[in-house]
Amino acid sequence: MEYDFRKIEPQWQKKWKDSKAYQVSNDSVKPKYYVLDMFPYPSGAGLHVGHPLGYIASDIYSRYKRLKGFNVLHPMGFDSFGLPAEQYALETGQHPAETTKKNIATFKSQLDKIGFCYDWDREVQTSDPNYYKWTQWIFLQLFNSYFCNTQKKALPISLLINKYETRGAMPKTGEPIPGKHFTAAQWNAFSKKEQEEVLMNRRLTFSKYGEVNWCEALGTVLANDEIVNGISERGGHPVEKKKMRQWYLRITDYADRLLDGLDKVAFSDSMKEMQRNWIGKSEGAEVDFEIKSQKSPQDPAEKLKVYTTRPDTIFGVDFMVVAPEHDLVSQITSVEQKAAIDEYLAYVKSRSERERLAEAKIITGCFTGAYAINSFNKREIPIWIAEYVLAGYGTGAIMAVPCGDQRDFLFAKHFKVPITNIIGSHYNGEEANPTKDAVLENSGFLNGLRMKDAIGIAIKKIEELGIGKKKVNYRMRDAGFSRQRYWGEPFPIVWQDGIAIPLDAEELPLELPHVDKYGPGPEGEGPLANLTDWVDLTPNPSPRERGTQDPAAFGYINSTSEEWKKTIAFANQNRKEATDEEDIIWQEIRNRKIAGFKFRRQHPISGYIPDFVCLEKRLIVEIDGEYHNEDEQKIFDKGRENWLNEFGFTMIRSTNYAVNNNLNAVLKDIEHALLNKETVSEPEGSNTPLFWRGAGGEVQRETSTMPGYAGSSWYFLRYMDPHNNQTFCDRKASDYWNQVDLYIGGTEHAVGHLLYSRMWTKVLFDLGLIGFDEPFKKLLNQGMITGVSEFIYRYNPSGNPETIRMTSIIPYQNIDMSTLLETGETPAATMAKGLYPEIYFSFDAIKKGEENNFSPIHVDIKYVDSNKLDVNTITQNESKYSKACFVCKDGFYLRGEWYNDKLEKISPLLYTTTSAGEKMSKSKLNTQNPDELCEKYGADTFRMYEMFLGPVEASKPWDTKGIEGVHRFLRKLWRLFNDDIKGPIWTSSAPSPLEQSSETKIGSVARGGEVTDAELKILHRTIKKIEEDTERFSFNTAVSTFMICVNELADLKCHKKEVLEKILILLVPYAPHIAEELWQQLGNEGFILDARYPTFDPAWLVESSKDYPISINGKLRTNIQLALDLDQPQVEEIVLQNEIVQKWLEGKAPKKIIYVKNKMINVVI
RNA sequence: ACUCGGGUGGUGGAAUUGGUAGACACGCAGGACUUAAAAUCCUGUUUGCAGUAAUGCAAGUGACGGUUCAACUCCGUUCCCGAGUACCA
Repeated sequence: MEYDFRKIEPQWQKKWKDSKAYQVSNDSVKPKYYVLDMFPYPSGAGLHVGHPLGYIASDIYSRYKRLKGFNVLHPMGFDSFGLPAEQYALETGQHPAETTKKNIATFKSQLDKIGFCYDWDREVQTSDPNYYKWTQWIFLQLFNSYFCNTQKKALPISLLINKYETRGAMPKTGEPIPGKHFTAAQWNAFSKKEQEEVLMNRRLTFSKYGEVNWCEALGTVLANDEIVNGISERGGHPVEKKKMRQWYLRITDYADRLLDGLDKVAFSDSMKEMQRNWIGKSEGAEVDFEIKSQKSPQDPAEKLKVYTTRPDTIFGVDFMVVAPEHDLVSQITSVEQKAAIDEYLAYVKSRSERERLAEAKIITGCFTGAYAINSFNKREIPIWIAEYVLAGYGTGAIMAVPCGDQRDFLFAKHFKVPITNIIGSHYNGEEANPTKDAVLENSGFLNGLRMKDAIGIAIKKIEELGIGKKKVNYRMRDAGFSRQRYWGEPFPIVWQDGIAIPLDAEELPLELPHVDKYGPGPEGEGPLANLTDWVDLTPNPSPRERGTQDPAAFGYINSTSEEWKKTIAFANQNRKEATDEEDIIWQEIRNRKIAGFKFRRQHPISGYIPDFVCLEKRLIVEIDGEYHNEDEQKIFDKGRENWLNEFGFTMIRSTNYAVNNNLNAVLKDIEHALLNKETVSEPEGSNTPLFWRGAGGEVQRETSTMPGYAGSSWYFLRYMDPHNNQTFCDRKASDYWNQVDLYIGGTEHAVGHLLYSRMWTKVLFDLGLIGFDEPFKKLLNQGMITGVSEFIYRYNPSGNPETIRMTSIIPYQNIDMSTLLETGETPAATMAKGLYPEIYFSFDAIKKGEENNFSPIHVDIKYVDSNKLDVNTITQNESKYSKACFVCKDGFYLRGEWYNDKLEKISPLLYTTTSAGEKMSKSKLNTQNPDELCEKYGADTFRMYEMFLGPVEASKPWDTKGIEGVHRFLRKLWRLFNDDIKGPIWTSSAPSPLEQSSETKIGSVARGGEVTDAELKILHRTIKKIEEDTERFSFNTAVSTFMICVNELADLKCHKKEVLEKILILLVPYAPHIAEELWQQLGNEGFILDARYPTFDPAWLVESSKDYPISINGKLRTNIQLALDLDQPQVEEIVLQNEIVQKWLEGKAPKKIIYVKNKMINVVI
């Protein structure tokens, strides 16, 4: 019988599914074990071969733990909010909800084919309202909490309010600082808004202004990922910094606890180190320097506050460096330097933070013309601005000590600032020396002190002089928590008069409304800002309540008029008092629920505020109360309707009675009316008097959405209790499952996701909602599977347009380029003609030295064959390239590889060329799909092959070359059970077992007979090794152990059930399908999934002797078989008698003989 | 630039605590079986030198240096590659 995995695998997958073999209960007598994968973002490219690496590892471990008798929770879900779906929507118009749904279906079917043991009943999707309801809910818990600095934990903000109301916020010692401290009386006298501003400074999620990457041309905020070489990847437009109101997560309050918590978890040292460095706790001092007045000596001095970890070097300060964004810059810049500073500021604005730090070789800066005064020696110190100082860290200003800090040193050398040496011979004038061991010189009262000791003394002095204080600083910043995007959780927040008001828990989930356009809002806000009726919650009054009965009053009104303000004021009141019936209708027609048409609620049309209006159909729906039956009102209604008809509006009137008694009929009427009217394009612009867009109401929703990490910060809790609609996770469930015992995922999440989820866990713990404050007990980092990326090189018109010409290049495009391009013309000129929005150069058409005029852009690997881009196909298939010009050389568009003189590959562009490989990811367009391999070799082969590739933790390039070997192994295993094979193995020395034995075939499986010692030795050695390897996640060596075992058993022609059955159980975690099938063939009942893991008998592993390697002077010369119970003198005697040893001794006596029992023997001559 | 990883045959990798470098596979070469193919099996395969051969000697874990009886493993310097660097997830 053949190993027919195509038949076996689906069959067992179905049996597992039908019998719910992987369903996990929250109630079991077995000990619990929680194995978790970092859930995937369901990208449009589907599962790639990098995903399963970790998933297979966790699946192996879960199955292993199950065989060992644990109740194992091993769930899977989807991190389904995120930018790529939105980008795709922008390009294709497909709604993210739809593409996401489709992608998840693809992912699930791909995962199922690999045979994972997930309990799909526990699946979570972050974009599911039933899930993000609780993300929003947790956000509100954060919003309504603050970090108590005495108890070092989160507490409800109501406690803080209570404290302010009764005791105020006064300093323990010293004078209160206005704006920071206040008494209870002062607090109570604050306006609501002032109070809220104070509270906002303590809330764990809070709002303030922050910088974003702004692309004017696209009118939108960009992720760093969307920026290449300082310009937007999409379109190549300039990007600059812009301040916008943002939400933040106050993770800095948890910095110390996040550091301390690392001692309690089993993460790799490198992972802990990365987190520690990210948090970047440092101790130092904040020091104020007076700024020398440029007006008169009497002028009250401004102060420049710097943060330094080395206050001991304060006498070595030769200049100050202030971040270009620093508030003081404009104030202190001298008249003479203003022009230079402005120019420098413009330059900095175009630079990304990463570029500013990365390109430290390029030293830039600008003198402000101002001087600070060193209080210790009254020296005047020039103040510079430079991009290497970031506004976000410390105080955004540093004191530069060039003899002790290399960056300061280079800066001083570059700008020829004289350097003061305070460390004597430790400074050589060639480079800075950051030592703490030098004895200080030229340092006033610190002279003669070792720097280490001087730090504390300097701080003390600084504090005595009142010019600064000791300060703990963190490199970590509060995490930005809002995105100007659509596809994320909406904030459960409304703004009223600049105050953020949280929704009530009962109002959750605040569902993400449907949009048609994914472009940014008018001010660069997220797409939600365009949904004026969703955003604007300002209540509208009805005409009647407004008090006017005169239809003639409804003419055009001006947007800035008092009349308009009055309309809004009435609207405010009206919406608050919406009738129940209006609410019923609204629930039925909102979010385009009727035939996809958009209704607005009480949207002003000039001075008239209808109950509901669909602008594109000019259809108004009024739900009338009793008073519409009055004669006077009837006349008024009629007059108004006539007026509206003039503007093309139709009106449907219904009644409260109809809504309550025959809602469907009312809705049918509305639908009918909608479908029978022509669409009118909606007037644009805010000064159209008749229709009112963005009504400018006073109560507005937050239009940003939460970032990707919001949903992933707590998903591990939801798996424990996924269907609960009373709470995010029942305390009983979280107490049972407790921490994740094993968490598997990539190092790329080392500082983002892992820190955020650790913080959320701590907050939930502080608030008593869960019983543990670290989410992940053990973390295993899976290595990246790298793919080979391909690039095309886009000409950047903001580069130097004069140097590059189209000469000697044969242009290539799907249209006849030769007629359109003139040789000798610059690409800029070609673009200026408007023929092509973008020009891409073949790599060999780019001259050396001109690389900076090009940006490498990832291109899908499917369009690149060996090193040539298929220009025809890409321009046909990808709309974004349909109009692009591909400049080729000699008729081909080539990818690039440049070599230096030594023929080593060099990367002239910012990114590597193509050969090195990068993390496999959708955004890099370099993914490889597992389906084909599963189809060709089966899931078991695929699983074992991915494990066989190398250690789970190592990153490795993807390559399918070795898969044959793994597949061969499984077939060989199969043949141990099924002997109907022909071939020389059975015929050469021994007859085939079939001929040899007259026993009946049990499904042609496993005959009896005495189990030999050799077979038992193999079996027990294998059990031991597989168990050890699985325990330490060394799955690649486990696979090779299986191979060795099967090879050896095949050599012994062992077909004995007693041996093979145990091997099968060992194999379950690795190759569950074949194990299940052979288990059944052996005549066993039930799944092998729940078999008992075999134990090994050490008796079979004991050896009595060893073939010792004998080294002479550390070099291996021979081997000697020795009994293990010999002592050193006995061993020495035997060794010295050995012929080869004697040859090397050449008659001399050995100096020393080293004998390491069971290891080796080394003879030193 | 900074933080954290990594670098071993033609390839993926093994060597678990400083103790026989190259397990197990892929590939390649040769062979067996076969009309042939597939499948299967056997032999060889780090490099250089010597030898018909068995084998022996030398070199060898990115490079250079150090510690040690002994270093892929520890230390120092350096080169290269990957991940992350705060709006990709």
